[in-house]
Amino acid sequence: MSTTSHSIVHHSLFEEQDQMPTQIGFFPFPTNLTFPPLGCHQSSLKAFSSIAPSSSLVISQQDSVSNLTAETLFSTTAQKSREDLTSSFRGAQFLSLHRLSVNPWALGEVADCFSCKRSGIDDHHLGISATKMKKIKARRKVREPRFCFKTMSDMDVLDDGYKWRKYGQKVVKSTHHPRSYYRCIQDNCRVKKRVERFAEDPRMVITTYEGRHVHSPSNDLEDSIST
DNA sequence: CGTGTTTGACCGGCGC
DNA sequence: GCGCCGGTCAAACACG
Repeated sequence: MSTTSHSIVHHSLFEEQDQMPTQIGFFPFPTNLTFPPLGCHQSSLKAFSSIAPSSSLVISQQDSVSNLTAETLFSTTAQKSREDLTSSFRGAQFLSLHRLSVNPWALGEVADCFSCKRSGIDDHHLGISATKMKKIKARRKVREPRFCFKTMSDMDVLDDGYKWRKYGQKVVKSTHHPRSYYRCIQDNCRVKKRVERFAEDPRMVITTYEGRHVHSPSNDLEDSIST
């Protein structure tokens, strides 16, 4: 079924919640994209696993994270336990992603890929207007690499292994839900993340990461504090 | 009292 | 130039 191929993402990993498969299985993945985001940091991966029991997941198969093609395993709580999901993550070897230096999910290029790839689906369907795309492109020169993903979760902030400090909250016009702004509290680390509820389905949380951590997840920080 | 959050003010980019 | 909007700042506040 062709519609499953774009259930992943436009500028987020998932596009529309009602297009997410609800069964375990392999589904076609956009042929010009890979998952998880190339260059995606561990925080997102841990966040995925932390919310696994209550959300839909996209898991890349280790053998299929190639340049242009990947298959995707979807699973839900009903089919898999948390442990199973965690082991699935291990098997997926997400951390091999750094082998490519370019992160196509950053800087709006994901949207570019989708808008030019998918025949019969226009930008309007994707929720990205031409105006918005112009804005995204205009920001490229100043933005850190960004990517975001959408998860079904009661919690707004997912535990991704890093320590964050909230520095702002804003109700943005596009969602009518407050968007929260967080910064990594580690010195010299400028990674930020935004958290907001999905306008069309408030049960879903959209988490956007910007930048790359210059340190490992919070363990080292906690160690230094606790000792 | 230290740490983290809240929230209104402010700023810069962008479209008209 | 003006107004809108998203993002950030920072003082006030809450909490342990």
